[in-house]
Amino acid sequence: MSQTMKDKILQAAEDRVRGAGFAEMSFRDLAKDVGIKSASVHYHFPTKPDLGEALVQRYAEQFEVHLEKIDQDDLQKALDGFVALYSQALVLNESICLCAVMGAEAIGLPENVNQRTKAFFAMNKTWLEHLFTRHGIEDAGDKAGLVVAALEGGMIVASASNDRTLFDRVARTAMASITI
Amino acid sequence: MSQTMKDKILQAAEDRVRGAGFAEMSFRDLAKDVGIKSASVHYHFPTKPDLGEALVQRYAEQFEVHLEKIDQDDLQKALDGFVALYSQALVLNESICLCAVMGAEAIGLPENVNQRTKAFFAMNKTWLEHLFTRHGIEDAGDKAGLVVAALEGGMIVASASNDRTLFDRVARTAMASITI
DNA sequence: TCATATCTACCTATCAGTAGGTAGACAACC
DNA sequence: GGTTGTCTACCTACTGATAGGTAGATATGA
Repeated sequence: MSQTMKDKILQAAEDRVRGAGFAEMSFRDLAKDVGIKSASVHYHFPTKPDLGEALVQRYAEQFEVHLEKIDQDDLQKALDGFVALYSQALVLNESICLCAVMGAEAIGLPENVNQRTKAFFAMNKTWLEHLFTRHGIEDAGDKAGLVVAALEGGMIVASASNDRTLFDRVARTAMASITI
Repeated sequence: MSQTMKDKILQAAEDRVRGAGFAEMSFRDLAKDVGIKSASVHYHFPTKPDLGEALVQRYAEQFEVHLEKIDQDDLQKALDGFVALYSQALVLNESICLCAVMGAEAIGLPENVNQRTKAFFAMNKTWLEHLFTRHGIEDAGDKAGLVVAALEGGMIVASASNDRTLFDRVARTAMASITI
């Protein structure tokens, strides 16, 4: 299962954006990462917005696969799996959720990129909402929105503070406020 | 009360960072904004990290003043005031909280800037924690952390989705999970 | 089957524009 | 006369993007 050059570029781009932001990522950096010239990166992704859109789309698709895997009837196990997905996205001094970065930069980003980011958040919220509804939890939609916001925000606070326990506490407290 | 040039630069920088990110803000942009040359901006802030640090410090100081103003014994009124502070920081297609941006970009930012961002989050959490403790709310620290994360995250989700009601719902749901 | 044509995936070279930063001149003010 | 604040003029490094070209795979048609 060999990776195509397009995939290699997207992977390099994801690493860089999740580490330093979309504005900080350049075609030349990506070219060096994958071993081609920057002009060749433009062959695969004509413009930076094109690359950004493909990037978020791929990230969301991969995330969706994971969501399907952890989808199960046991509420506690499903929630644990959900938190674990976010927890894995947070590596101190290395990366946070791609869409936390894209969301924070949203105002200065191309509209096509923002649409994909918006869709990512909506997908996460919907997944949780369905889970909550199945278990008869009231205000499922609002509570789903709270959990997504808390986890994304918790990731940012933890990353800036260089303290992973801050994320863990936020996640635990958010879950407690739902399942009680 | 005329503004000093230093303050004018910081204000322009804040507007730009909150709109498009720290990486996207340039000395030339700021120079145009305040009507001087970029070399003169370097006179006030020798390097970009210097500017970034002063920026977050000023933002935190101003926020602290606001926190002192809304500090009162009525729990609901204090919480409403807190949420209002965050709500005011969110202007669709224009700005979000400075520290949400700085936090999201943290991995690629200078350490002195991150220290200030970390202090901002800590200050917010501490303010809430004291409020909760005064009202005998259990797990005051964890709940304070949840609220800060939820509001910062809610701002990001709402900004990327270009939908202010997403923030309002997150804020309301977070508050409900505390005061019940 | 061989020649022609097209496509893929790169390359080199270059562009105009912008980045952060510096040196040194100059004027205003205490 | 020194300090403060701003200027002009410049530097090197890098940005996204484009032009034009090429080797090799693949498809088309006589």
